[in-house]
Amino acid sequence: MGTTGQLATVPEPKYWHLRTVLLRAIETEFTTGQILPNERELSARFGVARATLRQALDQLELEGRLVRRRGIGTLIAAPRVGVPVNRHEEGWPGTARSQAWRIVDCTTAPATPRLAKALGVVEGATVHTVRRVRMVQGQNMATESLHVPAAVLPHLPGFRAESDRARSVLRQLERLEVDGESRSVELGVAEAGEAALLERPPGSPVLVMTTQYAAAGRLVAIAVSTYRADTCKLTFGETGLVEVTPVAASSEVRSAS
Amino acid sequence: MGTTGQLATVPEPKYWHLRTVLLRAIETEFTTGQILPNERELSARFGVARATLRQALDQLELEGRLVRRRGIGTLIAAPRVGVPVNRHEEGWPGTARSQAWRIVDCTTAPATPRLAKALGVVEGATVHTVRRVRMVQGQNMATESLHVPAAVLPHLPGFRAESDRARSVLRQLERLEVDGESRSVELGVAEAGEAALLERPPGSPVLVMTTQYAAAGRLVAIAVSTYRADTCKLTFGETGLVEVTPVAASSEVRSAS
DNA sequence: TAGTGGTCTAGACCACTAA
DNA sequence: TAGTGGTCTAGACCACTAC
Repeated sequence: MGTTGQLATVPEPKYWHLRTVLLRAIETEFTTGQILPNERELSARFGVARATLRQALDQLELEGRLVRRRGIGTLIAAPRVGVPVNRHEEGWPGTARSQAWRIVDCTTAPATPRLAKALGVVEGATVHTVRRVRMVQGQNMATESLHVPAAVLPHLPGFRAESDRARSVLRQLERLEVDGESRSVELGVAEAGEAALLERPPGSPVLVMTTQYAAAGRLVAIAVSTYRADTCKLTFGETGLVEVTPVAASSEVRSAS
Repeated sequence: MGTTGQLATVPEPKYWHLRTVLLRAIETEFTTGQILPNERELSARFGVARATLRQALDQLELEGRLVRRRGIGTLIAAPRVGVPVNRHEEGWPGTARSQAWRIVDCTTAPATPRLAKALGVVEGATVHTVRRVRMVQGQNMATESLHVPAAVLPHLPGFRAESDRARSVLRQLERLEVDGESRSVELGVAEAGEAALLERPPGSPVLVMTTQYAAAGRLVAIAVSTYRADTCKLTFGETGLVEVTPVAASSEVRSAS
């Protein structure tokens, strides 16, 4: 029983074959920023319905190879941007606060049951939530909701302008000497609010990173970040050791064997 | 200028509204493993074309909330499995080799240009490639291609059975005392070979993790792992500090604010 | 105004599963 | 065999962009 069956007798779907053909064309005949022929022409050229062609384009867009702009056309996408993910890049430790993050708003409200459970506090406990947007190369790449139980920041100054309170929360958090973080990454889709901040339509694929921050062995904050999956590649440079040579796009390496 | 415009005058697409309605239903009226009404009935019930309903189901499947099985029906998916990602879990260091990985095959061939560049070796240099599959909870969750330049393993025994050579490559690599790794994660789709190993159709979304392993400040191996995005949540437990309380599914926390 | 991608329809047939 | 999701078609209209 061969594992795969390379010469499968089952014909592959048209849209998958189309994707392969288009991918080869993208890699050999086009360069970043170029515009593909429009969908109606492409579907005619390949002798398929427009919906079938779009299925192939959907795949390539999910892979970050194409960008489609309404009213404009379908463009060859630039390679994904490697976005460093660590406390330094997130403007956390005593270091100078990163310029990459822009504060959107800051709310203080009782924790919903789910949030309370995630933070390990009682239901209804007051929680500060700071929303930020991360810009990379002039583009909104990620949004983040940072949740901090009020009990963790006992010395937070009183009422201020929202942006001041947000900055205060971040500053106080740094003083706790966060000494550990635990992250998880999964696939999600952008909800309305996130989609607007990321300048993408609702339903766009995102990489959802959940980070637990600990200080003195105690969970002090949770950040939920959503990164644009079309243009982002999350990089976890734990120690910054390996800098020998940049790694090619993973899909290229994958097909290289 | 309100950031979002909650009461947008622009009507949201039917499929997006449908997704929201179905998501609420999934969370309140159904439990894991239950079967939804079939697509033809659902589309009739909501008064839309089947294609439109399927667009909504596509979204929910991408979010890992639904699993669709041909000939069976559409099922409520189990919550995503948190898959630990670190050298211990990958069976790397001197510790007992993980039982989670099963060796598929092992090839020794000259490096393609892309692979050579990624590994920092000259084009055509001999490279060992070990393919493995990671099982979690009785399911194939990931495939991995581990590339090691032959020059890194000078004392590799001669010809053997393929599986023996694979094990030998892994063992020799461990002896190098790998002291650093650098990872990146991005969204991809399963190609034919990966799809077969993951028991998913081609084009299924995957999380592609590229890991550079360093020993003595030198890049000694690159691993390209593809994890099923529908059922996996990658967890990076750097130090295993935070164990206060499990974090709820990120989408739940996200909507909790 | 012309051209683009985005949405939606109403059907058809196929591949797979289970009884 | 009946029922399911997967694929594909040929069209329609809409929202957006640029000229």
